[in-house]
Amino acid sequence: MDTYSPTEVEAKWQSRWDELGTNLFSRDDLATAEKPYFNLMMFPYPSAEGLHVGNIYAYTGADVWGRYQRLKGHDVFQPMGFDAFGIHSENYALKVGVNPNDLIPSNISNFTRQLRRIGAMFDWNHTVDTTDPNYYRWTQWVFLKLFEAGLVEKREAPVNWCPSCKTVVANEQVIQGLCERCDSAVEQRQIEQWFLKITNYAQRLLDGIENIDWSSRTLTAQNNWIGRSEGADIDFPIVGRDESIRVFTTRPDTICGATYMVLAPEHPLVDALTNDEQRETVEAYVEQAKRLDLKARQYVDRPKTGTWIGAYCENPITGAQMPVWVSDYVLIEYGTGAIMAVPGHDERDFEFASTFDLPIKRVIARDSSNNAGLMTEAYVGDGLLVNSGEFDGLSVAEGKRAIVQKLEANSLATGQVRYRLHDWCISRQRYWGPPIPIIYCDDCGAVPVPEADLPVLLPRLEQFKPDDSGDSPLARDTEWCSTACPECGGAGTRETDVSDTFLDSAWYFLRYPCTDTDEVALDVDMVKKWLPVNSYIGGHEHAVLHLLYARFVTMAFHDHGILDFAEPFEKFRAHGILSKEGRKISKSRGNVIIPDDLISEWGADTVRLYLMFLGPFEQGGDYQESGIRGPSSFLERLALSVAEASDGKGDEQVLQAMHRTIDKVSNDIEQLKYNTVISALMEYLNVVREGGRTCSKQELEPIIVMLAPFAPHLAEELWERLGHNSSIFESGLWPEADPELAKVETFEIGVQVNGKLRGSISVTADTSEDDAMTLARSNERVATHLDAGEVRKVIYVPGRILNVVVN
RNA sequence: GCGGACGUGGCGGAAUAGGCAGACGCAUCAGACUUAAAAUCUGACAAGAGACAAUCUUGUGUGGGUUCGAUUCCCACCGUCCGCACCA
Repeated sequence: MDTYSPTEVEAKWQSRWDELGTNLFSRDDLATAEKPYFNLMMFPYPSAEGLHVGNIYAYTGADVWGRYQRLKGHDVFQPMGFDAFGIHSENYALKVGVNPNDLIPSNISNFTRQLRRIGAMFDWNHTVDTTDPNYYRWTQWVFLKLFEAGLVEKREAPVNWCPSCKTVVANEQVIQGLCERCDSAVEQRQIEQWFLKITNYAQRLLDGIENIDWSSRTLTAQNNWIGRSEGADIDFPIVGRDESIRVFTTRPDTICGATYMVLAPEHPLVDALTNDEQRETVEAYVEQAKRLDLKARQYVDRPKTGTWIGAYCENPITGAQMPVWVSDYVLIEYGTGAIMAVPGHDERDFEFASTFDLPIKRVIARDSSNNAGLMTEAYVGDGLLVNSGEFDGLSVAEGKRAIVQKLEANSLATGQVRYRLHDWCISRQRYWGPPIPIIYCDDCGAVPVPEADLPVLLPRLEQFKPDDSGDSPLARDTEWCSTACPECGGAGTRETDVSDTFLDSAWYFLRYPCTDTDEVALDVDMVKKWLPVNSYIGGHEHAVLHLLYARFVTMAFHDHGILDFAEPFEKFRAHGILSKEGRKISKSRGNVIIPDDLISEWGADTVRLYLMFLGPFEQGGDYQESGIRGPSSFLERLALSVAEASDGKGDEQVLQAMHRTIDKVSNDIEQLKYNTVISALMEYLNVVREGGRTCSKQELEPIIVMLAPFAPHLAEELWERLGHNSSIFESGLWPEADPELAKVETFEIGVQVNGKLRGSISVTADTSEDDAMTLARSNERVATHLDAGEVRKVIYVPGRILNVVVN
């Protein structure tokens, strides 16, 4: 058919957009835009395989949003970049034996080609590539600013260590406790690493959730991840020593039910408190706990293990003596690394006590009927305090207050809020990342690299594989390592760890509007004009890490006077996941969809339209090979209609349907319900073409504008064929529904008798109940059912339903 | 285990301040056009009963409840998917 050839139309408009700079901003454009709208989407890791169909799904949905905003008259800035550093790229480079320095550029050019092909309106003048020294120079600058703000700290932390490869291995390289490469058991080791103190911002990050418009499941995930708990720190005096064990608990009300204490294996007091008889057992246990890799340690289903260390504590309320145990179910990184165990009211403690025959005591009763007898499981519900001496009869909430108050009076407790959130470890003992800009000097210690000396270039290493030295590969380049101390000018050595990829992506959105300058990281005026981001669309898998880190960096920069806003993304929406014929798409299943082939066969517009038609964008959809015919023939029919359209005025009935369609589409697109937007457009085209009628241009123009976000090339083409000579995206053409025309005058409503549909009548908005009943009676079928008994009640909801109760 | 989302024809999915279940599309079948095929157009398409007509009955995971009326609200259960995983 010569009315529509996707290949020609798409090539024509893509090159015209390039020629006219339709989607590009000059520095001046950025500075003078009147209605700035920053439409952001998560930048990809440029893999060697090329764009995944899931990427295309996400970017199309985000592009639809951007193009829609543009049709509403905004100046939409929609940049794209590449998150090319990181262990992903490095592992792949190792696998194929190519240096990542050589691999990344060709991957990026392939991605760029594919991204252009889907016809998204990216501003290719403002891209970022995290591996470009002109970018990571500023990533290092971000680190220095956080350092200045006192948010960087070096301390010991555990890493997974493979004793056979003699190297640090990342969590994702540990498969069921074994090293991915050599299958030997991985253990943990303590090494010095750099941390960003995100926990300083735990409460602020939590509070900020109130003021941002994000997908609720994303906010829930952040809320849970930050994990605020209110409770108390309580000191338990150690018997026979002038020292105590401090625990954190959210249930001080259950203190009288505490029957033993537990220390984490790494707790400093373990060694000090262990007596001679127990020493051998305890040391063996601690050693064994240490050998577990970081992942296996977190396995909940493992049976509880542990051993008594030969010491006792005194319960500060009851004065009872309680044995002190060591067990790996207590984690050193949370709270104080020690707990008071209340087996009667904590499931984990109950399991442990049952295993080791420790006493289980009830101190909370739901009511008087269950305060006696043997406990068969931990009771974690609400109730009243029992077996708690002077506190008996108090509710859980009252008990918490009363007990903490009493202990506070004796300086044995303080109210305490704790978070599960951990500080962000950014050290990676790897090659493919930005070197952390620190120089070690024997006299001055760890000194940050002066801003003027940035970037600290990542040297090209031919041997970038982690080796058995235990150090990062950069340590092998001794020439690179040795430098002068910036403070005293003496001999210095560079930090050889690189930073986490998440640091690259924690600030990239700030850089996009600033890429016209290499002088500074952030161009103050541009940042002021374009940020915070108006809309961010991306995968839900980044709900906690990336999205939290970006918020943290933004808040820290706000407090440090660099930014004048504290939240980076006003609005965030998580898109859904695409499946294929009901199954997850994955390489291992062998059901991947090759985007290039699909576009060659159907054209980018059809592919875009189909992907958006599959289901609600925020929920994802199921891709089925045959389904693409529908959207494809829809576009063809539309092109055909334009070719045949007359100049005359539109039919009144059709125009009414058109305004109802405009109304529905405008509502649904705001909610990202692209699937129903498309079905509404299809439905309208069916009305326009009904019975093979000839349509008019007036009936078609708005539908082409509304289709433009989904099928931009064809929309441009048809717009031109209808006699317009500027781009459809240039002048805020989004149609507005005329409420008078969109209004439905007469409509069919159902008539029910005893809740069962028996017919329908045609009414207007102001038809009275009596008139409706008369109309209903004139329907033979309804009348039969009405005559079966006596009318007891009539429910008439104008415009909705008429229901008659008869018996 | 905890948290979140969800369960509707052969399939993807519509419809929830409670009001005609199955929009739109795929697949399938029949017809028109065609020498033929493709494309296009027209029509049928939840299940069962029925003179295969009118019509009736059943039907939104299962079982209860509220209501004139429930896919939508409430309770219990079953199942699927996704997070987090011993956070005291």
